[in-house]
Amino acid sequence: MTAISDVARLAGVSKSTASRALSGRGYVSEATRRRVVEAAADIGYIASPNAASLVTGRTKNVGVVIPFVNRWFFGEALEGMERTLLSANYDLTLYNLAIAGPERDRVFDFFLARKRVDAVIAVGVDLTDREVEVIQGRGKPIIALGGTCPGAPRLAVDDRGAARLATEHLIDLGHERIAHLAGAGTGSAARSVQALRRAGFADAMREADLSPVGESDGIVEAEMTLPGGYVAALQLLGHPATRPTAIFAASDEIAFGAMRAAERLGLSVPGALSIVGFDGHEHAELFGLTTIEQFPRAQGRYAVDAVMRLLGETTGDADPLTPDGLPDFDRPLETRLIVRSSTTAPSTKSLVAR
Amino acid sequence: MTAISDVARLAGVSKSTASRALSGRGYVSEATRRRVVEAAADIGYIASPNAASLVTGRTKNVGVVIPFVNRWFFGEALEGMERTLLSANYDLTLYNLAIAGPERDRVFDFFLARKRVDAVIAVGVDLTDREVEVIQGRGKPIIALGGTCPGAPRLAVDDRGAARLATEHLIDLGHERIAHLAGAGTGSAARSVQALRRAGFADAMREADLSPVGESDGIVEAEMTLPGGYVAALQLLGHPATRPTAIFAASDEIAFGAMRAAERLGLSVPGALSIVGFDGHEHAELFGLTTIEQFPRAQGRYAVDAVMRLLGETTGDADPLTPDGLPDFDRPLETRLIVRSSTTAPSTKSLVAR
DNA sequence: CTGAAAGCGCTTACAG
DNA sequence: CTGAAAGCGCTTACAG
Repeated sequence: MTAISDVARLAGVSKSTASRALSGRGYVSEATRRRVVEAAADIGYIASPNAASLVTGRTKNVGVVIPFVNRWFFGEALEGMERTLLSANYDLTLYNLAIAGPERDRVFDFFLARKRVDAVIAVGVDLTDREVEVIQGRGKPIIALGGTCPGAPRLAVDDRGAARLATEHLIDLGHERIAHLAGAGTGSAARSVQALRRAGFADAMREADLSPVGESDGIVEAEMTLPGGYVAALQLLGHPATRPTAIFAASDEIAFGAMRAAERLGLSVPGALSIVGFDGHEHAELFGLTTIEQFPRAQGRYAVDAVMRLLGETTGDADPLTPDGLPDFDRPLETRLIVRSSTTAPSTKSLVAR
Repeated sequence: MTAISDVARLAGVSKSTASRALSGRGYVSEATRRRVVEAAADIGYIASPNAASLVTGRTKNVGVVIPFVNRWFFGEALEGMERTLLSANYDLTLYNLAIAGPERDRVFDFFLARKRVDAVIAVGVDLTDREVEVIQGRGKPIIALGGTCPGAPRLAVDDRGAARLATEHLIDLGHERIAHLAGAGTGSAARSVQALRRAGFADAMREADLSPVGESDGIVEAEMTLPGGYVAALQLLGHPATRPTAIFAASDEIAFGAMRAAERLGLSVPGALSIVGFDGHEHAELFGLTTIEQFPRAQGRYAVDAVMRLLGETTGDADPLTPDGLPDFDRPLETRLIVRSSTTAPSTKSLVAR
């Protein structure tokens, strides 16, 4: 392993000068700089990040805490973060977090507590006060992308408002028998993504003087996956008598499952059942799913930009900044309603049926 | 930040002793050990991995190189690796690799070349000789999970044999008009996953004296995604005259796209068209897809076990080991054919049509 | 603009 | 069984 002393010797300078030349910090004459850089290239020198970290206290590594990798939103966000970090010469260390339990504690108390990451980004996880504290207490910034993060900056779409909009779309089409396939665990954290979307649904219904319709009082919780949506929709649509004419699903994956359930039950979409999802999944277009589009890949990029700023790195500029150069954490991330063929006005038949 | 010297002082011992007590290496009396451990707990001491790495040369960090995160196989494998690494007290640093280009080179020449990881696992990527050399030249083990990895250990299913089996299943049902939706890029690396599956398809067809049937000579390349499969299947199934009665798709995601295309074209599955996939995707059961099941999550676990052994770590024991304690890299990973409702004998009508 | 020296926080021979 | 010392490979004041 070649060390910086080898470079220095070859270039005929001291280690200090070699270090300055290579890092670009401190004064070095252009001539020596060039000589050092050349020497380094000659022997294939690459600085040891450990040694540098030890003295600078910076690791150029960001920890990402994420509950799933294999769900669309999370995978996209992760890829967005990874690419952005890489181009900023940062590493991404992945912590695939279980919902709770000793494994989760170990991530915070051991892995993240060590001096191995400069900051952490938590994606779609509801952090406890303690978890936030243990990171911040060690002087590291933590930011949340979706999920909740008491006392720390949070980047998120307006889940409640967007869910309300999705529901209003259904109401606007003339539906009055509307159900919600909620994300499982809406009760756990009040500001969790699932809970906010459910609240947005409730907002719209209340405003329109409507009550949810369907089995289980028109609200069934589903695991946020296609099979989860399938199972829940089967339950929701079981009884013909209580069947809704429209569903707002808390995620596109749930919505796809609901579409599959409708097919299984012989209910045409949108003829007999309108479905609106949430996410803008890459399959949504192909399946004609009306949805609230969000942009997790861009969100990942944006979260990294924010963290870079918190770390005092001057990267390329992200979009919306407050005067202090930080992103505006209060401004919700972009979403938009995309209407496709899975939603339409309720059929006369179903209107009569009611 | 508390350092080991604080622990030592509090416990009334030297740094050396504190280090030995905490790491478990070297002799320490039980009494002092306990005192040190307690002192460490008292002040919340956590060792700096950087400092330790610097002297031991070990980082307890594994680099994972992976082209996608958001495709089922890759996501599963990644989660499997992450969990296993975590329980061995290792970190996982993620390199989401582009297919080629300067970004890719930078991962190998800079990120992976530094002393930041002890080993690398490449998932589903076709590595060049140079890429393998740059890692191994720095004394780090590299292993491939799927993909190709010249001169390095490789863990993989028998893609060719399994693809052959899938095709034989179709032939066995009586199909004679069979097409293949191949993974894009079958030409690039001869031992790539897509190329091997395509070769297995060809093996079975040749043996049965059959030629592929369908547009583009019965073999259409598809991006390994649902939309990719959809587009390719539309092309393949376009002309009624040349339409196959069965398709072997190089992945389940392609197969799902083909099912969707069949639906669009009014072809019932399996009535008018049998489809067999490859992967054992978590949605396969719900959609009744016949497939070659593989177990990427277990594969990820297994790859980590192998790396741990190469690094001389003694972990819990993985399955099949050669006498030297290393996994048997020549033995293919497990697969099995799962027959579901997407495949059946060709209908009389289609037999007649021919 | 450059170099000598100290030090980041550990671990590891080496004496004792 | 324990401690003093050296050193891993860098960077950073500090002199010059």
